[in-house]
Amino acid sequence: MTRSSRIRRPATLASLAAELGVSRTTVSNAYNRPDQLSVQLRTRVLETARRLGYPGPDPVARSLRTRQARAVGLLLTEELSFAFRDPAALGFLEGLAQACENAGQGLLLMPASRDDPDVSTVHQASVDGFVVYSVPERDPHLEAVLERPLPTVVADQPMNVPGVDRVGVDDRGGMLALGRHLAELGHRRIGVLCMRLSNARFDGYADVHRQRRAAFPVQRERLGGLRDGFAEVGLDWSRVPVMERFEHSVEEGASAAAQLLDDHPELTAVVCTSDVLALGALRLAEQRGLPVPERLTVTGFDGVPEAVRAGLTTVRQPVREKGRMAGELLLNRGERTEPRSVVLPTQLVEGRTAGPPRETDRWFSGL
Amino acid sequence: MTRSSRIRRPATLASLAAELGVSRTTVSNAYNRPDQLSVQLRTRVLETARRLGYPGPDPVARSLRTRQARAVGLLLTEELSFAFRDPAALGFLEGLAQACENAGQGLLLMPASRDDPDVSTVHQASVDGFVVYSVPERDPHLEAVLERPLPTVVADQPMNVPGVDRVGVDDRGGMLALGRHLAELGHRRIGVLCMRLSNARFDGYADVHRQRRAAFPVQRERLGGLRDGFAEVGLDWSRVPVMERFEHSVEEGASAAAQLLDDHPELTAVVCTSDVLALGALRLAEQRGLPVPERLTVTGFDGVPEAVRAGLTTVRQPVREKGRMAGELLLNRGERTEPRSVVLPTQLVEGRTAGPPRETDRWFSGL
DNA sequence: TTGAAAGCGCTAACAC
DNA sequence: GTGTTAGCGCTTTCAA
Repeated sequence: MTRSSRIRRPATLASLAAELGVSRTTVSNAYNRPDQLSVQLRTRVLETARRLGYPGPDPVARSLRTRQARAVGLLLTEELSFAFRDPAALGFLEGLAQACENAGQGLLLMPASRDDPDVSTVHQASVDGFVVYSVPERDPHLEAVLERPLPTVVADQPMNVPGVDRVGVDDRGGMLALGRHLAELGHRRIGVLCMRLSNARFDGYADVHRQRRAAFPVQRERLGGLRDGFAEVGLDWSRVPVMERFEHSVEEGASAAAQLLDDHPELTAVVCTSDVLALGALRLAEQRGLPVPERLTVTGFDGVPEAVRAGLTTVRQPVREKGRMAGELLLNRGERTEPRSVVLPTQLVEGRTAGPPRETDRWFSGL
Repeated sequence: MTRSSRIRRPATLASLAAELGVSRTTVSNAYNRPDQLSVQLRTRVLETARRLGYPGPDPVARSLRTRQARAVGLLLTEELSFAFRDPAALGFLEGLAQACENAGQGLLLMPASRDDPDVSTVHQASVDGFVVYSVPERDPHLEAVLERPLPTVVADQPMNVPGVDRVGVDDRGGMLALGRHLAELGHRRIGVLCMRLSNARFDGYADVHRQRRAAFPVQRERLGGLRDGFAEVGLDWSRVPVMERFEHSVEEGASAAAQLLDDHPELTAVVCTSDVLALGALRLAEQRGLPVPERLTVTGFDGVPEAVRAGLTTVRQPVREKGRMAGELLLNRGERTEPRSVVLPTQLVEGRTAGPPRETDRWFSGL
């Protein structure tokens, strides 16, 4: 026989107390405050509990009474399983899980698929607070979270949710440093691969207007940093082709790079706003026999393990720390009343995929 | 000001009903059974709710009443973050998350570190059922799970928990096929790298006695399958060196392989019970300049993406399906009363890391 | 040390 | 279409 499903409890604290001829308080204390009763009474309670098959205080009832669920809810806007496939999200999750573990809290992953307007999972979540990871502005699930009277911290996006803690990284500064680095190497004809800028599916070139209106501030910041880095050598950003991809995968990175290079064979560098896209670009370069970095420079963002292993030149962001910080912000808030915003540093990682453009390309580009 | 933490609710269903001059039922219905009241009354309720800052029915109270938490608890015996680093565990998690998502259930990751005897997180979890992933026999956290009157499914290990569903894979059959394959290729002098066999930390050779007593049936089965495969060509298993490693990482795989080959330079093949260990063995072979498979055959188990990419000869197990199946077993149990046991097939994947032993080695081994 | 009383906030019969 | 009643199982003052 399977263990019963959806049973009412075989015994309750009350029935146990009745059986023992003591009050409910006493039984409760046997579990929650061992020092409040004699050792022998306590063991008697516990033994009778075992005999009657009483599984201990019901966690839901206890939560209702204590107003604590001992769990934090995590909201992701993608399919749940995305979190386990995207390496940057994974690092975040790892850090967050660690923080929860340290605090003895569970971590509740809430299903909340992007196009499903049903926010009931947010309403149903029995948690003490929420962490919201990288969702677009005006996301209905986020709004549902904000309606609940629980502490919340946002990671990455959106920025500036009033009254809510945030942890992010210096996206702009990282890209600025990378831009300068590439400019210094001599690149002037660059193309960009970026992640989705809107909720509506779109794959193609994103003009400056679209960039400015992006619903994902992180992408906006990264593009902005890059623009500023190159502005210092007088590059006209409006002429830089920025190829956007809705799905975030190596395959899409490769296809985006293919289209970009087909349309702009003169490019000497492909700058990607994520490592995953960059790995795709690398794959494409290999397929086409374009030596990297001799013929083509490729860069990423994130510093995920796969990319570092591949020697990618990229900007490292401390994803695990970001996750841990999100957890700590939520869990150790004390009586703090002002919202906090933490911005973690990023760091340029010089790998083997960026180098000066070839002489011929330099001439071509008029240097 | 931060959004309030640990507040009592600003308004409750009862206070809202009072304000509106209707009964609590009506307000409840406005949220849960829209068809039970007139449209205008419903909108009036919802509007007043907004005005009063009523965030909708409290999920904990609702759970207590309905006896449903709409979440499943996941028990892992390692640190939580381990799950995010081990590729096989990750695949399982992905599948499980998908199943939960489809059913509109949350997935609660419960902290339960191996050496921490504190099972209170299990007692505290507000869930409708548990999935237990690959824990050793007689694990205290598992026992705590079994005490709770909730449906439970075990993935992989332990086997034969009475009255509990299980999903696993054909570990033995997979290894049997691999053993035969290697025997056929001509290998007779093999060494083995396996994962931990006991809860107590141990790194070194595991003799047959230790193998038989292993607390991890999955390892036992894999070793047993290999033994049977080679028994068909008359290999004496008791002479096969089996190197055990407590930690499961590429580094440990490399160090284990190093020790194994130092002690047994005559080996023509290193069979690993996981891909992660095998990747370590490959790394070591490369470091030592041993050509694979010409000089050394290396095999794994799992079929994780990294390994497949590396061309590893291995046994693929459908990890995502296993996860999905675990979720479905738990969620779609209907009125079923007999426990179910599902064993998913495994499949030999012939990569580029297994080949016949060199001629000289064959002579040496007396073929 | 122990017990009595008072809810925590909600849902689901069932009656009107 | 709406209200009354009766808990779900527990914790926690407070008093004995």
